[in-house]
Amino acid sequence: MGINEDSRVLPENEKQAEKETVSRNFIELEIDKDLSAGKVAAVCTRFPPEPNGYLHIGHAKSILLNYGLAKEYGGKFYLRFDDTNPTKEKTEFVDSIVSDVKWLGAQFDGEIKFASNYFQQMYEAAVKLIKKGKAFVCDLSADEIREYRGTLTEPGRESPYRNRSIEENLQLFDDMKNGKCADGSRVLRAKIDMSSSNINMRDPVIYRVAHMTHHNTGDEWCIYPMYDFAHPIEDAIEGVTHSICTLEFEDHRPLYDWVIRELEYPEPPRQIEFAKLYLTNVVTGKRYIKKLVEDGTVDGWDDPRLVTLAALRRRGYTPEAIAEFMRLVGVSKADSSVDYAMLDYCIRDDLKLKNPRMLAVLDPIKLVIDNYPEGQIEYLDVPNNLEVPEMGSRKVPFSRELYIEREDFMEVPPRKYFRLFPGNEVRLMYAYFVKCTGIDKDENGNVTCVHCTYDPETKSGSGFEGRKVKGTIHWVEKNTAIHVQARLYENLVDEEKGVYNKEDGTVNVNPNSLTVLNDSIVEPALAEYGPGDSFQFVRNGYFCIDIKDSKPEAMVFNRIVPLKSSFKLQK
RNA sequence: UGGGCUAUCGCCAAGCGGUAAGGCACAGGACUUUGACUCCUGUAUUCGUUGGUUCGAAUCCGACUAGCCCAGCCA
Repeated sequence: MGINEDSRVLPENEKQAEKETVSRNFIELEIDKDLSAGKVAAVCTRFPPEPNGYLHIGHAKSILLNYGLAKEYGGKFYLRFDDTNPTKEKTEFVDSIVSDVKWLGAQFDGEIKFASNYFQQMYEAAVKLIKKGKAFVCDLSADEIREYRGTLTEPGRESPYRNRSIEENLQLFDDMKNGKCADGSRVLRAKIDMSSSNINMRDPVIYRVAHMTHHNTGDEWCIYPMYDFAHPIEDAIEGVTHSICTLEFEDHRPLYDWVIRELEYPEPPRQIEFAKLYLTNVVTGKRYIKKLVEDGTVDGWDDPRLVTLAALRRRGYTPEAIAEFMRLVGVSKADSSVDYAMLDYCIRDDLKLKNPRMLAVLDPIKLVIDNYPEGQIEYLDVPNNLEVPEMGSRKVPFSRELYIEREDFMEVPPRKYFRLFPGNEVRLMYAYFVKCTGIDKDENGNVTCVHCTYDPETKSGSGFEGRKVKGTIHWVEKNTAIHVQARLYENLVDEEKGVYNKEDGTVNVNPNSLTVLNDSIVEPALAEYGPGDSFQFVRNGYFCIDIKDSKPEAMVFNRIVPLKSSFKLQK
């Protein structure tokens, strides 16, 4: 290979290599093996939620993992509802799950699948097992089954019904199916090994009776398959090659394989387990979130402090940021808890070049430029994003009376304070240098107004080089300002105490998790934006217009994430 | 205490017998009309512990320790 050729190709490769800092995970390694060994021809994955609640960030890992694998290998990815237990499932949840999956950008192939659409095939599979002598109807009660099952250290005992004839089993299973058996009176069990050290193999229940209306099949069935029996069948029917699930199912894999083997599926799917995503200081437990919603601690399942996908969306997180986060976190089998700071990094990184950078003052104090002509207003040309010139610019009004951030002024500044204080000069971003000349106070001694003078020569863009200034602060013109509400968020959970209160099992809620600012103001250009739009508020962080509560005449902004800051007040 | 799984920097995570990638966080510095961004620089003589095999081990073998999961007619 010629050197010239090499040098022509390299830059491109290097760019690729630089971007590809994340190495292949163990699942990809396994798939590579299956592919090269000829065990599978084309990869097929699936995301199989039970529609019994809302999706959260942990599910996003699974969705993006499965979708990403299918995409990477040019295979298929399905969305399948694992709805085999009508007592817990609702259409409401399938709707919310579908919209969350779509929002995440995980494009599933074909129609949405339902395990319940395969009930007939599952029933026939059960009959097949009975005919093979590998399943039997058991009349033991739930309590008795538990007793017979043994414990972690002692083997179980065989059910007295274990040796019923195939004919009797067929008849009884038929009775179960035809509604002749009461709920809980009988179950169908796989006949495996009561002395197995793996409790899942001790003649597991594979069908139970439940007279209940199913969200999809209505009253068509009164027997429902158990997860361990249904799941491998679902995978096999759909041609799933790699059935990826979380670590707690490792012990179920022998049973998964048993079902596949006994049912003699020609192209056996393979279950691979990975470690769930845990995030620091975050509540993911369904029942805990439910309680927070019910007792009003949060504003619903989409409260921006939660990490349900609905909440993250409302908070202003983007699917791209979440995908990048998952890419950085990686996939392994080690239990771990990812620092929330990594998610913060991802959303900042994603929004940095996408969002316009606007002027907004969260906690305003008046600034009067005493030597600026009264009644004059000038429109300054302000770039929408200094780093992205293509984003153009806008006109921002400027006049004698402005608002600045209360914390950008101090009457008695500490060391290394670069902002406004008596006698100090700072730059008003995109406008002029301004020097503090005095202050007004109310009867309580609180500063109500800061006075300053400006130097016309220092106008931004004029090329003024006469002198430098240490600080640059942002501002909003007083008379054209839009008054809005800003909501600032911190961790829902008290970091010091940990997520859960060990005494009573409640969540340790951070009392400062939500700060509502009702006197915030933003520049007039924001009037043209609507719910869901997001921005960087210069020096304050990334914000989005709340999709639920914001109205054109009363805008509400959520702070997605603050900007990083190395500024510390020194004594 | 039966079975399954896991242990590499504060947090994730590569590594697959040839002498510890990368990201986040953190700390310095440069730049700066965001105390942001960007850009440099620094950060594990060591891979849970302990024996052994080997010229050579995070990687192989043995013992031990710690953590997670399993006894739903939930998924």
